[in-house]
Amino acid sequence: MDSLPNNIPDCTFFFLAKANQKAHGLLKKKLIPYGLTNMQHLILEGLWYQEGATAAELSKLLILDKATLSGIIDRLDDAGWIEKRLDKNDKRSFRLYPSKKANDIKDELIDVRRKGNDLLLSDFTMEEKIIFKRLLRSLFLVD
Amino acid sequence: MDSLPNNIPDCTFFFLAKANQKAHGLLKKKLIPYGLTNMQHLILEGLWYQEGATAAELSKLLILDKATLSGIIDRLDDAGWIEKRLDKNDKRSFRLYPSKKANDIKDELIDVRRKGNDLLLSDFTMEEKIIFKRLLRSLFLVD
DNA sequence: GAATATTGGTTCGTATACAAAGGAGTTTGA
DNA sequence: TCAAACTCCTTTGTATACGAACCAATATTC
Repeated sequence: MDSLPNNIPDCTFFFLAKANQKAHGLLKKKLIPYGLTNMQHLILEGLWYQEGATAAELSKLLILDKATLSGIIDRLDDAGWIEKRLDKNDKRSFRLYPSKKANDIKDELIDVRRKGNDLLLSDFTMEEKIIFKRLLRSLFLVD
Repeated sequence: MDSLPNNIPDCTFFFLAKANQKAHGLLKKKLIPYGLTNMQHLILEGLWYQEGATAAELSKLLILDKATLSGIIDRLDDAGWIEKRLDKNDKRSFRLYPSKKANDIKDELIDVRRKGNDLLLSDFTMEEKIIFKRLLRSLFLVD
């Protein structure tokens, strides 16, 4: 019947991890042609939504550890996807902006994610999609 | 209203990642007293379900990259949670067994995960729990 | 039965994750 | 206003992830 252990099949930890693993892999493939990782793409979208955000602001917005963010921002900067500009009011931080290179394919990059989302849930009915997203949201938004 | 970007709120990739992030963090805390990581715990449960499995078998069972598994198994072995025994029929591989140290608290370790699961979905109705798990399953089981 | 293909595991390189600690700048409060 | 508290970011250490290259061993095929 099931290739999974009797006690594992009802493990939401496992289900979530594997569903996420699959989703991550799907988007990852779509982003390879652009030389972007999933996280780098997420940061870019975050910056398009909130240009000039600091690392601390992005950390809160995208629920990311600032230590993790530090490295991702470095690589985005090295690859020329973003620009770091020192904050004049606060010498500790800097403001982040998508570069021209990023803005030139902004619509395309956002579309890749949108289409990826559609593909991921393509086997779900419209109702299932809505319920699924609602439950996922309520799961991590609480607290 | 919403602190998340207009295009992000409907992003299943993001929702899945964050829900998983939260679930992972929840179980992680529960496992700290045992000195086990989530993945190490998963491997142990996999071995209790299928004692004597090889790394390759575990890789398929738990949908894990063998390269990732290699390191986790090493650390489980180093910490005395499992035993590696050479396979007599196939000199390339070895069979894995939970150690006495692991078996002594087997029930407790499984219970930690079970209770963690319950806690994770405690705000869901019985129906939502069932639907949620069904949708998660169908998401990663296809292919 | 030897050449070829496949499989089991490890290692390497790169990219998250995140706790913890450190350095520099900013804010607070007595 | 000055020290304590706090915040921003980086660095360090450990643990996933996973593609890719590799070696050893097994299976396949002609």
